[in-house]
Amino acid sequence: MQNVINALRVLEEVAARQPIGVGELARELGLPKSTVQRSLRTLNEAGWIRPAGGEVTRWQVTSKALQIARTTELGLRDAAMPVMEELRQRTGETIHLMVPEGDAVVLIERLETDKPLRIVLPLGIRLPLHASANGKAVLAHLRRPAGTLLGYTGTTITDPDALRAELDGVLARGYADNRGEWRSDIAAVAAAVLGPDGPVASLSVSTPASRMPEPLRAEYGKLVTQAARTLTESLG
Amino acid sequence: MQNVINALRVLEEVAARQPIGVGELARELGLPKSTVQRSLRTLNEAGWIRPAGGEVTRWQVTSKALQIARTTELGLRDAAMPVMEELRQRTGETIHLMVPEGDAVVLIERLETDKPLRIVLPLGIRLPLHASANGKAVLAHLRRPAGTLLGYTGTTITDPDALRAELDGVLARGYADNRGEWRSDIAAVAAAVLGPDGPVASLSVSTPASRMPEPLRAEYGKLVTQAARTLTESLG
DNA sequence: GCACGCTGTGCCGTGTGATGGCACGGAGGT
DNA sequence: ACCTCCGTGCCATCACACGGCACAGCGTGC
Repeated sequence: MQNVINALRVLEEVAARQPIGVGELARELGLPKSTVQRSLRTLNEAGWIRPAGGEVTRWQVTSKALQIARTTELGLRDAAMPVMEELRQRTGETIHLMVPEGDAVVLIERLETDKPLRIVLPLGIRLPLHASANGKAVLAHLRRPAGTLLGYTGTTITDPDALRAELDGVLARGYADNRGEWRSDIAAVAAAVLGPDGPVASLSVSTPASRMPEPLRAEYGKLVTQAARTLTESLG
Repeated sequence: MQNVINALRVLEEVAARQPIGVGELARELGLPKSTVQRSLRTLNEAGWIRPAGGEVTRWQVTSKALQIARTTELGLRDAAMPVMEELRQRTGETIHLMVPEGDAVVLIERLETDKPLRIVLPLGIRLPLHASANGKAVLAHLRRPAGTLLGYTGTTITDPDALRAELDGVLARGYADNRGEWRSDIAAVAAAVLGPDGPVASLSVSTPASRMPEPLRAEYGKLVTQAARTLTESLG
């Protein structure tokens, strides 16, 4: 079903560069204009895109995607929000809610710190399992080998045995660390939220590396562990 | 491109009833199993759905939809969140962020009150323009006639002239009211966020009808108007 | 144990409809 | 007046989506 693949590619491209027209899309995707236009027509008919502003030749995506996304992770999100708010209040730092997906964790929701120097990640971003606090929190409970261990910074754990030891430490401690392993100036602690069949999500406290000395890290670790446990219980 | 329409219908149905298998989908959509399965295969290939849990015969949607939704309204959402938080802190009530889309407003984000009796609407829900505070706030600035004025409760404005007068009042006051016009026990005030070409969003304070007597309504109205103005300015 | 309902999967002849090259009209720009 | 970009529409060709059907696996119950 090549045309479905094409239409979905068109949809993604529209989302990424809206508002955008037929010609530019065709050039960007390497598809004939006719094909792109037929896709646009169909997507419009299906209610996924609409003409942007007054112009009928530029397109943008509708809230259809939001309605799809809503029904997915949103029960989790609703349960997590109060817990995340309390956690931010106690730490004063940015809180992330992520879920495992394939060989990565995906950012579902975040609450930012008030402080001027802060971590800002876009919703939907994918972080590596072995080089993020949330990823390691999840990985520790997945009990399966990670894929290839890409190095991002000098502290990224790229040795499988070292990673295994690290994950054992995560299980013993209850929370996972990130010491500049994905971006050298970002520190975090994270704890997994467990469902019946393994980890379903993960909560984290993320700060600039300069704001997480060891004593604070231990305290944040305790708080995030407790928050994850609260969320786990509230999910039944 | 009927197959694209079919595939998108399959995607929506998967999102709505996940985890779900081929047979049930086919029955629900009134499509042959073969067609549904081909769609599932294609959607999986495109990364929009994945097998649920360990089973390879049940499907669920991935975070692809979230990534699409993210790039759409999310600049707005990011700018709005701090304003919404302050507004909730000042009112102690539920705050909604909605955007106009077609003949409705769509709920993009919300912050709930702490109080046990509260309004809870799902993200993505569509409310009528003429029978919701957010809708009327937007409609007042759109300066175009609304569609058919469906009645929802005894107080819903169904007369075009009455609606026009109401909207003039909204422009004069700066904020729109809802006095049980969509659901009889819900009250709200809302103010539009303006872009270069008209309203791009709307903020509201929503409470049970019993918690918004006239003096409080006026106060909330002032606060929501101010918040909307702040957001308008921060969007440049 | 056999029959039956259900699941998901695979095959294949038919003919629909997607493809993509091309031409046209319009809007700016030079 | 030219040239270039835009979006749109047309149409012959043939790939491939369609959907009926058959089959394998599984659990249930006479």
